Amino acid sequence: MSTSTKAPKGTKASSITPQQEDFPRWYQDVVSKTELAENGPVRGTMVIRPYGYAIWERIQNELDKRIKAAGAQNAYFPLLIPESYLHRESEHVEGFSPELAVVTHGGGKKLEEPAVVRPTSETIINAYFAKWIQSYRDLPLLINQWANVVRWELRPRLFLRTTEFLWQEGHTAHASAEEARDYAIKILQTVYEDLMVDVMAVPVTTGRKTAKERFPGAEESWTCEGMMRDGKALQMGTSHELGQRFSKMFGTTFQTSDGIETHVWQTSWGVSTRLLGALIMAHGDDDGLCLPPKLAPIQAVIVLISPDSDIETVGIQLLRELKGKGCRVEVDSDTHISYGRRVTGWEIKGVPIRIEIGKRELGAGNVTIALRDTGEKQSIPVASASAVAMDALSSMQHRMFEQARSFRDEHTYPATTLEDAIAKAIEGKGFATIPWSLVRGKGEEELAKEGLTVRCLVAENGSLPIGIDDDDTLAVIAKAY
RNA sequence: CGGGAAGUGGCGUAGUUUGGUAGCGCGCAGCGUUCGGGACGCUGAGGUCGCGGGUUCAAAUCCCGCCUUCCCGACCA
Repeated sequence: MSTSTKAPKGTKASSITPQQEDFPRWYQDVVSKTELAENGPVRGTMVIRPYGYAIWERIQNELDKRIKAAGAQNAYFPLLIPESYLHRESEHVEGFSPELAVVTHGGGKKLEEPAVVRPTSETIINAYFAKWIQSYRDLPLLINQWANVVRWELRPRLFLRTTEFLWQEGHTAHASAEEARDYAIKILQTVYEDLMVDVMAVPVTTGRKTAKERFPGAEESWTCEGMMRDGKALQMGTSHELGQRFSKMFGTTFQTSDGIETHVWQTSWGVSTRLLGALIMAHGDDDGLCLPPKLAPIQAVIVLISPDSDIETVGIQLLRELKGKGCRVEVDSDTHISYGRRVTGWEIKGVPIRIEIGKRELGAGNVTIALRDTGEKQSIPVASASAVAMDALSSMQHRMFEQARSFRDEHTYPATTLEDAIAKAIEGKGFATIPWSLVRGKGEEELAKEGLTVRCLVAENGSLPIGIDDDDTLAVIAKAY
């Protein structure tokens, strides 16, 4: 019997700073003590450790399924982009210039044209879309790539803002503006929002970015914003309508069925390893990480309390049963480490369910099942343990979402004036909502003075605001990561 | 990039003011006793004191430069 993942050693839960005391410190403590990631040697870079990467792989799988269901295909474009490509779209280059890493030398010689390490791939992908697209019959062209990108960050934070990060970036070309918009929104809702709600158990506020907060080079940006447990907003995913800006600069054209040469309408969309930060901050507590069952690399751990052949036998039996039911489960047979240390280790790591097998209880045919999110423990018969555990996983997934949703709702405050919104967002530590008409114009500058931003615009009924300045449009205001 | 704090075995730290052979706790390795919430005993391994220069008979300690990390700010999809 062996375990590929062990409870972290050399850690003490008591050394996790409580959230109330210092939330940023709590975050760092959790990231390091759960062995998710650590800093790389170059400022802002990140080493993603196996446990963190396992979660990312699960996110990737879930996303990839949804992206393909939305019709896009995976491809791969180069890391290095000719510097001149970036300059073709003025807002795009303005937006990204400050954070570019530029390669000036190669093979020991100075390069004739410097190459930038991609901060995003709109430009290089358009260079190829322009070659591939001839006719309306080639459209829509729906491409996704899984890649790393580099944006030189002044103030890096593991997962939340790192100089190099992993993501997927989708790039599409369409025959009309309407089709492009529909597709950008389809991705936002059926891929991103669905992943966040259904898999990550994080409620998100889905809406439109203001002009100030838009992606450089986009005509519209759409976003999913989550609320972290300190009340701050985290932009978890964005989807952009690029209009014809890039296609005009790169000559990406097609002939309509009428034989008219037209520039394509485009979208781009992405989510990144930042989602791990969201997961940590939306669900974590003072005992460490708390993973939703659908994403947990280990959904259940069977803890053998002491070295004993009866205990081992039952452990193996439960392992087989749970595996047979599709559970990602492991046995912790490290009985040379004390019980308390192991249990605390699994709690820090956020493993949803712990099944403990001990001599005393086993005498009565029982084992203990413990739930990470509520801390609840229950003694149950061995015979029903695997069924109870499977039920518990599914109810925990829902409970975690509901818990996060009530937290968000309790920290969301309708406001009637800009001053009111500023006061409520700051004092209540959360989101303030206010009619957009009261912010529009100079309001965003006023908010910036207080460290607040308009996270997104939503329609009063919670749907997406399609019209630019509809009367029923609400601004969601908060501090953000 | 501005303002503040800090870099000493894997982690946390003492020593720096007053230069003189680098210490402690945790962790790690081995053996044994334990085993239902971070247990204990014995033995042991592990450090160019962030990097580079300078002063000195002698530098973790004093001087100069640089790098990195953390907090606040600015910046940021």
